[in-house]
Amino acid sequence: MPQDCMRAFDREIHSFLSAQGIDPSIVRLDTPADRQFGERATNVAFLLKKERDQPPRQIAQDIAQGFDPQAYRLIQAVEPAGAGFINFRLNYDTFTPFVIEEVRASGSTYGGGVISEVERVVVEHTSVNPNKEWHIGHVRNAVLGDVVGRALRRAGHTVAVQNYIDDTGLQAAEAVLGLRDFPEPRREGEKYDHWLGRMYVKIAGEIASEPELRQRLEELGEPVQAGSTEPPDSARERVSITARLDNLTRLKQRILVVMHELETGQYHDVIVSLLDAQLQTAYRLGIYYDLVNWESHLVQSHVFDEAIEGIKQSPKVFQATEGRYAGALIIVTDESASSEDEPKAEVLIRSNGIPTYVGKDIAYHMWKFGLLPERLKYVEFHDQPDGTLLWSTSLEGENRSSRDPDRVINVIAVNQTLPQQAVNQALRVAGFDEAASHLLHLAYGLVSTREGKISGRKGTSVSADAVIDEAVRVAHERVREKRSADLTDEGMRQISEAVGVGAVRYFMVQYNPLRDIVFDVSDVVSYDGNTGLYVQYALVRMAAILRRAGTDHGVDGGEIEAANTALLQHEQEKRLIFQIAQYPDTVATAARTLAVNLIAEFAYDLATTFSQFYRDCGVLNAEPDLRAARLLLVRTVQSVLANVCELLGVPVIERL
RNA sequence: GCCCCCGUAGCUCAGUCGGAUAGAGCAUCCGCCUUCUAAGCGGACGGUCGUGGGUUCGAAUCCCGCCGGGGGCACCA
Repeated sequence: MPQDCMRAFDREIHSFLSAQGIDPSIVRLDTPADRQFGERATNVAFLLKKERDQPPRQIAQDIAQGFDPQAYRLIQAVEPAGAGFINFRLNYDTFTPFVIEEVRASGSTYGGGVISEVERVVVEHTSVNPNKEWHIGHVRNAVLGDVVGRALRRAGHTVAVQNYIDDTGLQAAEAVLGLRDFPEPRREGEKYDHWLGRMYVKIAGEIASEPELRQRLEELGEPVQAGSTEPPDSARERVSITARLDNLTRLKQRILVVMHELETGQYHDVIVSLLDAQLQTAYRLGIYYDLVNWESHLVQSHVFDEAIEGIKQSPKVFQATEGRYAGALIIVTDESASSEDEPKAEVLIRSNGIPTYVGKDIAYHMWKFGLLPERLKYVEFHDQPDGTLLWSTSLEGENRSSRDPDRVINVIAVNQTLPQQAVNQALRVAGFDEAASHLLHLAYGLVSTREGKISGRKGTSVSADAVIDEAVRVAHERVREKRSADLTDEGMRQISEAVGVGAVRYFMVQYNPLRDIVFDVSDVVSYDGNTGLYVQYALVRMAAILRRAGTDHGVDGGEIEAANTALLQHEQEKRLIFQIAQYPDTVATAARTLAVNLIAEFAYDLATTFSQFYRDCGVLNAEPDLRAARLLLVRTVQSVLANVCELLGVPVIERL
């Protein structure tokens, strides 16, 4: 049974305060920013000011006076401070061995097991349209979702990561149409997603030009009648535009046909090839999934039809006969919002019979939560590079006895907030309150470049593959110029890959998810300061110390095991122990709030503290007893920092 | 016009239960490699936390107004 060392400390503090006659329900402990104020502090003296009619400082003093060090194992001192804080100091003589043993015993699971209840969580992320290669915004989505999944797993939840493939949508249809009717030669070594993407961009660009063309046509005005004085240029332009518009109309009709064909599973092989290519990017970044959900399967197995039939039972869902929604199947999401106008509603199925995005999404979420009878089968899609099996929905295959999730987390960009709210609201209205309240939209901000917004449609996006290539290339250059001596070419290649991937992933998780961020490749490949490499570098130093301890100093594992932790009295050593002890709390908070940037922050802080320890506390040149104790500490920190890297998906390296 | 999110150092950003002198990285300048890897470490410079009020012993953090930026407000996805 894993223990949380900090909580053990907190329990002692609570028991001390209770013994001082303080109501436990008002006690809150926090961690002072500066360790000169101890490891924990409480503000109870401020809260008791009125009740006791005494200055907080006096109250704090009285409380602290009641402390008897003999009575507590982990508390060393209780001190009044400032205007009325009470600070608690850790007793490292007992705390240090406690933490080290805890890390040793829990190993790679250290940090978990402190949640109150194990939940089954579905995390859906990536869900990139199958039309072109990933851009940098998709990387943010996938990395965030991946780290959220990892954090929830580490915390102790049961997680299923899903990737939804909208293979019946407009985007996919445009790409498929491009390949079928306007094929372009594939370049030497070009990835399938980049190749298809080029054709998609052309088609999408053509369609996007329609309003512009129409406006231009209007500007040109009507053709002048016989005996014309109109400039021939205008006449020629009008003819040309009219011809283009006619083509556009035909193009759009063909897209509709393709969309229909996609629903029946045609071109599935094209979409699979595209997905495979996109997944290569994911796998390169260490992002893996449990299941790919295909929209076409949901359509073909009549999951959507069944869902619609189901929610039609709700009085809020009906076919509108008049007004702006005449002929469409709508769900009234907010009746109170109705002024003299119509009530607020969402269209589920258009009057032309085609379901809307929101309509499909509602049905999809009913399926996700297991609110519909399972019609889908499951097949093995392929083996992922990490050795796990990726499953796919299917029309034929195995049944899977999957229990319904307690919680569904959708990692979707912030500009999809409204449709996501609509889905939530509609689920509620349709009578699925339980599901609605356990559906969470993890919104993340847009990624722009210093040049401005990125747009997949316009083809002004930054390719994820290009960014990773560049990060790896720069890393490789520097690895080569640094030490080529004891590294093989293959060794350098692997390290560069790990450094490049680590840099990209770290960049994406270090920010508050909700915030819009400005992406600049030069920030990613600078490799100075607060980057993925900084954390990896600390690990390289730890590995070097531990390696040399054996090879150059003949220290064996047994000697390290038997080390006397009482010798770890240096300020930097205590700081390392204290930080390591806070890891379970960081994991729990990240799992609860999904603020995965806290994990990156933790990694950076721990690496920083290690750098300072590295500067101030020689390990290999210390006296043998102290050396053994420090080696034990280094091994413990290494275990935890590697553990954090595992959560972040930043690859651990042992040399540079 | 309405709704949501965001304004913290020259730039990119932390600050997730309101707490003690507001933190990093980059950039600029200075210093540290015969001793565990200098992709590192130390120091300097740099802030009326958009702005005006309010709540509080205490506000970057909570509430209200205003200003600025972004996103969203279709039978598009």
